[in-house]
Amino acid sequence: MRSSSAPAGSDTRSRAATGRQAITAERVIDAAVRLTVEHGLEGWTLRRLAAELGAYPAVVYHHVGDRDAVVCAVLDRVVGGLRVPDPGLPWQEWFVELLSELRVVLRRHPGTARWMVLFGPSVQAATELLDRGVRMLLDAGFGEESTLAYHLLAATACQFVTMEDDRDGSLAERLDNTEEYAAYRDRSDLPGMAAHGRTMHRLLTEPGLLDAYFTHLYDYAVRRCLDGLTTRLADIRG
Amino acid sequence: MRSSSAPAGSDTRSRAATGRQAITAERVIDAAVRLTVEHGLEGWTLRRLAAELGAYPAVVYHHVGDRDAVVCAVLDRVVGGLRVPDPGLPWQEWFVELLSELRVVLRRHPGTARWMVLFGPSVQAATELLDRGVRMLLDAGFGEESTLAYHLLAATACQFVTMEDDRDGSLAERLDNTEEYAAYRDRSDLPGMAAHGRTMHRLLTEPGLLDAYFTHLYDYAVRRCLDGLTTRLADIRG
DNA sequence: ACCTGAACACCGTTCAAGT
DNA sequence: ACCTGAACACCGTTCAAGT
Repeated sequence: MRSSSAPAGSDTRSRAATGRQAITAERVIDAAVRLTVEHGLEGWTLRRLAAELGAYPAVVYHHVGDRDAVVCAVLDRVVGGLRVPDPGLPWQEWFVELLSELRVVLRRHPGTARWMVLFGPSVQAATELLDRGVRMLLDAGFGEESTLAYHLLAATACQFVTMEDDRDGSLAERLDNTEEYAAYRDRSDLPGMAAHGRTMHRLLTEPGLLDAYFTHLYDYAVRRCLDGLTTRLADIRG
Repeated sequence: MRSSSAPAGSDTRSRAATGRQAITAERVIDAAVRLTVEHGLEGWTLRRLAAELGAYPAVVYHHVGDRDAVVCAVLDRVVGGLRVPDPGLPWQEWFVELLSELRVVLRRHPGTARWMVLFGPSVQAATELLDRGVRMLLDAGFGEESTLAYHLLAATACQFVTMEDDRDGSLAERLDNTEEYAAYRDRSDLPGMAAHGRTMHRLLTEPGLLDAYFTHLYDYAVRRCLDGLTTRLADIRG
């Protein structure tokens, strides 16, 4: 019987001699993206990724590097899948379009949004997007503040997607406070908490409503952000 | 020589017989808060927490529960340290005051902001805060939208603090792209990227400027959010 | 150069046994 | 009830050895 640490289909002969595909960096990243789509970025381990390739963990190190290096490569793939909206659009519409597509792409790869907040600007594939976005704001009249405004919009979008990812993940499953919210609904001594209780109770009991709520919250956040920047632009222009 | 798995100062006799303090849930949480202030929520393990108490990991389970239970107890302590701003303030000022104090408290306990985004409303100590906040918005005229608006403000604040925590943590240290940004500064074919490169290069080379930038970004995010909600309020009323 | 196979130093969690 | 001490099933990472 084989040792349990041996990868599935392993063989003492070389990969070529046994008809197994040679492992390349690209194939490692392919598998990592596949696992991310299926289980999220925190839902697979380096050992699992290696097993997916029918190889040992050290093989991943040899071709790509440590776990962070694999994650960065996945980010690059994800961002690479984004299209740049039509530069002819007004700046607000341009961002609405970009950020609603960003949400779809990031949500399809759970866990990537969290990394994007910090590493987004360093991802090679994001260069064109960043350039176009900052340029939209420069042209709109934000001047020196353009990079700050861009950072605000991009960070807000990624952060709200991260919240959704976390909610689906293991973080949230341990907590069902439907009963708790129900108890607050009639507390006339805590009118704010009562309103919150009514809203949350409905969201948690009517099926499918919670997903719709998070979509709504995302759009609401993006819109308020753009409205706030519009107010700011009027102040800058004097 | 003692087994390396035995906690420091361990003794086969009972804790009382050896003059060691009995372990209580409160003392476990005290230690967890202390470790969080010092190393962040992700900077300590259950084994380390147990060692801090001179006990075995199973002791933490016995008095508090698993790691998530300890974390929730820490959150409760952190939120409990917040004061509610003067209800006589205009709603915008009320939130500016609340959220700037929130940032200070969360930043003093790195890693807690990430949990607050999802679990904040369930933390017992946050009930009064939530009630007062939603009530401010109800009184301002947000009506049915008050809980949504509150959620937007609280989530935005916690998320930007999370970004700062992540930047200080191990996530960001592996990436110094000062040189990369420098290279983009003169790319007249990528004017947006050039502007971004100039801003980032300055932030990364002039000492202390980066901290100031994140403080500025946080205030900018809170202000834009409030401005956006003010615009929205005019729409609701109009 | 590429891969094997095992080791190292960790985790969170569980549990029978002692007092 | 409270604590001990060890075990279980994992991690990411490293490395000498093979081909």
